[in-house]
Amino acid sequence: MSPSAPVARTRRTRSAPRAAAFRPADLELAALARALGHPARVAILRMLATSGECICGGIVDRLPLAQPTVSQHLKVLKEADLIQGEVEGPRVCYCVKPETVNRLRTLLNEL
Amino acid sequence: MSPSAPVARTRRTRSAPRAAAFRPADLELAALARALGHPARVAILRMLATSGECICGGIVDRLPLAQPTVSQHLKVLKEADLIQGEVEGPRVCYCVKPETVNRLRTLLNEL
DNA sequence: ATCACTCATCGTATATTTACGATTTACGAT
DNA sequence: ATCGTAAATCGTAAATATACGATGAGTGAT
Repeated sequence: MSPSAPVARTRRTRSAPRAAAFRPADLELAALARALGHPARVAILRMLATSGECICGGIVDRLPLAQPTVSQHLKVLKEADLIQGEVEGPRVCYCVKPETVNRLRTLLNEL
Repeated sequence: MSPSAPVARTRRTRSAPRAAAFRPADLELAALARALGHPARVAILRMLATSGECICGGIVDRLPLAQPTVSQHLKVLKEADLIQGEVEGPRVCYCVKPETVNRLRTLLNEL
Protein backbone atom coordinates (compact mmCIF):
# COMPACT_ATOMS: atom_id res chain seq x y z
CA MET A 1 0.00 0.00 0.00
CA SER A 2 1.20 3.45 -0.73
CA PRO A 3 2.05 4.90 2.64
CA SER A 4 1.29 8.45 1.63
CA ALA A 5 -2.20 7.93 0.36
CA PRO A 6 -4.12 11.13 0.99
CA VAL A 7 -7.27 9.15 1.63
CA ALA A 8 -9.40 12.28 1.44
CA ARG A 9 -11.32 11.61 4.55
CA THR A 10 -14.63 13.24 4.24
CA ARG A 11 -15.64 14.35 7.64
CA ARG A 12 -19.08 15.59 8.24
CA THR A 13 -19.39 19.12 9.47
CA ARG A 14 -20.79 19.51 12.92
CA SER A 15 -23.87 21.46 12.01
CA ALA A 16 -25.10 18.77 9.64
CA PRO A 17 -24.36 15.56 11.57
CA ARG A 18 -26.10 12.99 9.50
CA ALA A 19 -29.69 13.81 8.89
CA ALA A 20 -30.50 16.51 11.42
CA ALA A 21 -33.53 14.50 12.37
CA PHE A 22 -34.54 15.22 15.92
CA ARG A 23 -37.96 15.79 17.35
CA PRO A 24 -38.84 19.46 17.81
CA ALA A 25 -39.60 18.81 21.47
CA ASP A 26 -36.19 17.23 21.91
CA LEU A 27 -34.49 20.16 20.26
CA GLU A 28 -36.43 22.60 22.39
CA LEU A 29 -35.76 20.79 25.64
CA ALA A 30 -32.10 20.35 24.78
CA ALA A 31 -31.72 24.05 23.99
CA LEU A 32 -33.33 25.09 27.26
CA ALA A 33 -31.36 22.56 29.25
CA ARG A 34 -28.14 23.65 27.63
CA ALA A 35 -28.87 27.25 28.58
CA LEU A 36 -29.20 26.07 32.18
CA GLY A 37 -26.08 23.97 31.87
CA HIS A 38 -23.74 26.28 33.74
CA PRO A 39 -23.75 27.05 37.46
CA ALA A 40 -23.39 30.76 36.85
CA ARG A 41 -26.53 30.79 34.75
CA VAL A 42 -28.44 28.77 37.30
CA ALA A 43 -27.23 31.19 39.96
CA ILE A 44 -28.40 34.14 37.89
CA LEU A 45 -31.82 32.61 37.37
CA ARG A 46 -32.12 31.86 41.06
CA MET A 47 -31.10 35.41 41.93
CA LEU A 48 -33.70 36.86 39.64
CA ALA A 49 -36.38 34.48 40.81
CA THR A 50 -35.61 35.06 44.47
CA SER A 51 -34.99 38.79 44.70
CA GLY A 52 -38.31 39.75 43.20
CA GLU A 53 -38.64 40.89 39.65
CA CYS A 54 -35.40 42.26 38.42
CA ILE A 55 -31.93 43.09 39.58
CA CYS A 56 -29.28 44.87 37.63
CA GLY A 57 -25.51 44.69 37.57
CA GLY A 58 -25.48 43.72 41.19
CA ILE A 59 -25.42 40.27 39.70
CA VAL A 60 -21.79 40.77 38.81
CA ASP A 61 -20.92 41.54 42.42
CA ARG A 62 -22.54 38.35 43.60
CA LEU A 63 -20.82 36.06 41.13
CA PRO A 64 -17.18 34.98 41.12
CA LEU A 65 -16.85 36.07 37.51
CA ALA A 66 -15.72 39.16 35.66
CA GLN A 67 -18.27 41.54 34.22
CA PRO A 68 -17.83 40.53 30.57
CA THR A 69 -18.27 36.90 31.50
CA VAL A 70 -21.46 37.61 33.37
CA SER A 71 -22.69 39.68 30.46
CA GLN A 72 -22.04 36.71 28.20
CA HIS A 73 -24.00 34.37 30.46
CA LEU A 74 -26.85 36.87 30.53
CA LYS A 75 -26.81 36.83 26.76
CA VAL A 76 -27.12 33.06 26.68
CA LEU A 77 -30.09 33.18 29.02
CA LYS A 78 -31.64 35.97 26.98
CA GLU A 79 -31.21 34.06 23.74
CA ALA A 80 -32.88 31.06 25.31
CA ASP A 81 -35.70 33.40 26.26
CA LEU A 82 -35.32 32.47 29.90
CA ILE A 83 -34.79 36.07 30.97
CA GLN A 84 -35.40 39.49 29.56
CA GLY A 85 -33.65 42.77 30.19
CA GLU A 86 -34.73 46.33 29.82
CA VAL A 87 -32.66 49.45 29.97
CA GLU A 88 -33.42 51.55 33.00
CA GLY A 89 -31.47 54.75 32.82
CA PRO A 90 -27.80 53.91 32.89
CA ARG A 91 -28.46 50.38 34.10
CA VAL A 92 -30.13 47.31 32.75
CA CYS A 93 -32.76 45.40 34.64
CA TYR A 94 -33.23 41.68 34.14
CA CYS A 95 -36.09 39.47 35.11
CA VAL A 96 -37.07 35.87 34.64
CA LYS A 97 -39.58 34.93 31.98
CA PRO A 98 -41.70 32.48 33.95
CA GLU A 99 -43.47 31.17 30.89
CA THR A 100 -40.23 29.84 29.49
CA VAL A 101 -39.21 28.30 32.78
CA ASN A 102 -42.61 26.66 32.91
CA ARG A 103 -42.18 25.50 29.36
CA LEU A 104 -38.99 23.80 30.46
CA ARG A 105 -40.80 22.18 33.35
CA THR A 106 -43.51 20.96 31.02
CA LEU A 107 -41.06 19.52 28.52
CA LEU A 108 -39.27 17.76 31.32
CA ASN A 109 -42.50 16.37 32.72
CA GLU A 110 -43.54 15.10 29.32
CA LEU A 111 -40.29 13.25 28.94
CA MET B 1 2.61 55.51 24.23
CA SER B 2 5.10 52.82 23.37
CA PRO B 3 3.41 50.71 20.73
CA SER B 4 5.36 47.53 21.46
CA ALA B 5 4.68 47.11 25.17
CA PRO B 6 4.60 43.35 25.95
CA VAL B 7 2.20 43.80 28.87
CA ALA B 8 2.56 40.17 30.13
CA ARG B 9 -1.10 39.31 30.29
CA THR B 10 -1.78 36.91 33.09
CA ARG B 11 -4.79 34.84 32.23
CA ARG B 12 -6.58 32.76 34.76
CA THR B 13 -6.82 29.07 34.06
CA ARG B 14 -10.28 27.83 33.22
CA SER B 15 -10.65 25.35 36.04
CA ALA B 16 -10.11 27.99 38.72
CA PRO B 17 -12.23 30.88 37.47
CA ARG B 18 -12.06 33.26 40.36
CA ALA B 19 -13.29 31.71 43.55
CA ALA B 20 -15.17 28.58 42.48
CA ALA B 21 -18.01 29.64 44.72
CA PHE B 22 -21.29 28.26 43.52
CA ARG B 23 -24.14 26.82 45.52
CA PRO B 24 -24.22 23.02 45.58
CA ALA B 25 -27.78 23.07 44.27
CA ASP B 26 -26.70 25.27 41.39
CA LEU B 27 -23.84 22.96 40.56
CA GLU B 28 -26.10 19.94 40.73
CA LEU B 29 -28.82 21.46 38.58
CA ALA B 30 -26.29 22.76 36.07
CA ALA B 31 -24.66 19.35 35.78
CA LEU B 32 -27.98 17.60 35.18
CA ALA B 33 -29.14 20.27 32.75
CA ARG B 34 -25.91 20.06 30.85
CA ALA B 35 -26.30 16.31 30.52
CA LEU B 36 -29.68 16.98 28.93
CA GLY B 37 -28.24 19.69 26.75
CA HIS B 38 -28.09 17.74 23.53
CA PRO B 39 -31.02 16.59 21.42
CA ALA B 40 -29.55 13.11 21.03
CA ARG B 41 -29.43 12.66 24.78
CA VAL B 42 -32.96 13.92 25.20
CA ALA B 43 -34.04 11.54 22.46
CA ILE B 44 -32.32 8.65 24.22
CA LEU B 45 -33.98 9.48 27.53
CA ARG B 46 -37.34 9.74 25.83
CA MET B 47 -36.82 6.41 24.10
CA LEU B 48 -35.94 4.70 27.34
CA ALA B 49 -38.81 6.31 29.19
CA THR B 50 -41.32 5.51 26.47
CA SER B 51 -40.37 2.00 25.42
CA GLY B 52 -40.68 0.52 28.85
CA GLU B 53 -37.68 -0.33 30.92
CA CYS B 54 -34.67 -0.78 28.76
CA ILE B 55 -33.66 -0.92 25.16
CA CYS B 56 -30.27 -1.81 23.86
CA GLY B 57 -28.37 -0.94 20.75
CA GLY B 58 -31.57 -0.37 18.88
CA ILE B 59 -30.99 3.16 20.08
CA VAL B 60 -28.28 3.53 17.49
CA ASP B 61 -30.66 2.56 14.70
CA ARG B 62 -33.14 5.19 15.77
CA LEU B 63 -30.67 8.04 15.95
CA PRO B 64 -29.00 9.86 13.07
CA LEU B 65 -25.61 9.27 14.62
CA ALA B 66 -22.84 6.75 14.34
CA GLN B 67 -22.50 4.05 16.96
CA PRO B 68 -19.44 5.50 18.72
CA THR B 69 -21.19 8.84 19.01
CA VAL B 70 -24.26 7.27 20.55
CA SER B 71 -22.04 5.34 22.93
CA GLN B 72 -20.45 8.59 23.97
CA HIS B 73 -23.83 10.20 24.63
CA LEU B 74 -24.84 7.16 26.66
CA LYS B 75 -21.71 7.63 28.71
CA VAL B 76 -22.58 11.24 29.44
CA LEU B 77 -26.05 10.22 30.60
CA LYS B 78 -24.59 7.44 32.69
CA GLU B 79 -22.07 9.75 34.33
CA ALA B 80 -24.89 12.12 35.18
CA ASP B 81 -26.65 9.15 36.75
CA LEU B 82 -29.66 9.73 34.52
CA ILE B 83 -29.51 6.22 33.09
CA GLN B 84 -27.93 2.94 33.96
CA GLY B 85 -26.86 0.06 31.79
CA GLU B 86 -26.38 -3.59 32.46
CA VAL B 87 -24.81 -6.21 30.30
CA GLU B 88 -27.26 -8.77 29.04
CA GLY B 89 -25.47 -11.44 27.15
CA PRO B 90 -23.80 -9.88 24.16
CA ARG B 91 -25.89 -6.73 24.48
CA VAL B 92 -26.21 -3.91 26.93
CA CYS B 93 -29.53 -2.81 28.30
CA TYR B 94 -30.14 0.74 29.39
CA CYS B 95 -32.89 2.18 31.49
CA VAL B 96 -33.77 5.52 32.99
CA LYS B 97 -33.07 6.21 36.62
CA PRO B 98 -36.31 7.89 37.57
CA GLU B 99 -35.01 9.16 40.88
CA THR B 100 -32.42 11.29 39.13
CA VAL B 101 -34.94 12.62 36.65
CA ASN B 102 -37.15 13.48 39.58
CA ARG B 103 -34.25 15.11 41.32
CA LEU B 104 -33.85 17.31 38.26
CA ARG B 105 -37.53 18.16 38.36
CA THR B 106 -37.27 19.04 42.02
CA LEU B 107 -34.23 21.25 41.53
CA LEU B 108 -35.99 23.02 38.71
CA ASN B 109 -39.11 23.53 40.77
CA GLU B 110 -37.13 24.94 43.66
CA LEU B 111 -35.50 27.46 41.39
C1' DA C 1 -9.99 -21.45 17.78
C1' DT C 2 -12.68 -18.82 14.76
C1' DC C 3 -16.43 -16.16 13.42
C1' DA C 4 -20.08 -12.78 13.84
C1' DC C 5 -22.06 -9.52 16.53
C1' DT C 6 -22.55 -5.75 20.10
C1' DC C 7 -20.67 -2.23 22.37
C1' DA C 8 -16.82 0.62 24.45
C1' DT C 9 -12.71 3.06 23.82
C1' DC C 10 -8.96 5.47 21.32
C1' DG C 11 -7.35 8.97 18.36
C1' DT C 12 -8.31 13.00 16.26
C1' DA C 13 -10.53 16.82 13.56
C1' DT C 14 -13.56 20.43 14.21
C1' DA C 15 -16.86 23.32 16.66
C1' DT C 16 -18.40 25.42 20.64
C1' DT C 17 -17.99 27.14 25.30
C1' DT C 18 -15.91 29.68 28.88
C1' DA C 19 -13.25 33.37 30.68
C1' DC C 20 -11.29 37.88 30.69
C1' DG C 21 -8.69 42.24 29.28
C1' DA C 22 -9.48 45.95 26.32
C1' DT C 23 -12.58 48.68 24.16
C1' DT C 24 -16.94 50.59 22.83
C1' DT C 25 -21.54 52.21 23.64
C1' DA C 26 -24.99 54.52 26.23
C1' DC C 27 -26.52 57.29 29.77
C1' DG C 28 -26.81 60.97 33.48
C1' DA C 29 -24.42 64.57 35.64
C1' DT C 30 -21.45 68.60 35.48
C1' DA D 1 -18.09 68.81 25.58
C1' DT D 2 -16.22 66.05 29.31
C1' DC D 3 -16.47 62.91 32.96
C1' DG D 4 -17.85 58.77 35.45
C1' DT D 5 -20.54 54.75 35.66
C1' DA D 6 -22.92 50.59 33.67
C1' DA D 7 -23.17 47.25 30.42
C1' DA D 8 -22.26 45.19 25.86
C1' DT D 9 -19.05 43.80 22.49
C1' DC D 10 -14.46 42.51 20.52
C1' DG D 11 -10.55 39.64 20.36
C1' DT D 12 -8.48 35.74 21.88
C1' DA D 13 -6.63 31.86 24.82
C1' DA D 14 -7.78 27.68 26.71
C1' DA D 15 -10.98 23.99 27.77
C1' DT D 16 -14.61 21.13 26.51
C1' DA D 17 -17.93 18.99 23.48
C1' DT D 18 -19.21 16.60 19.29
C1' DA D 19 -18.58 13.37 15.69
C1' DC D 20 -16.68 9.37 13.59
C1' DG D 21 -13.25 5.84 11.72
C1' DA D 22 -10.42 2.42 13.58
C1' DT D 23 -9.69 -0.67 16.93
C1' DG D 24 -10.40 -3.42 21.11
C1' DA D 25 -13.01 -6.21 24.42
C1' DG D 26 -16.63 -9.25 25.45
C1' DT D 27 -20.11 -12.71 24.31
C1' DG D 28 -22.48 -16.74 22.04
C1' DA D 29 -22.41 -19.89 18.37
C1' DT D 30 -19.92 -23.13 15.29
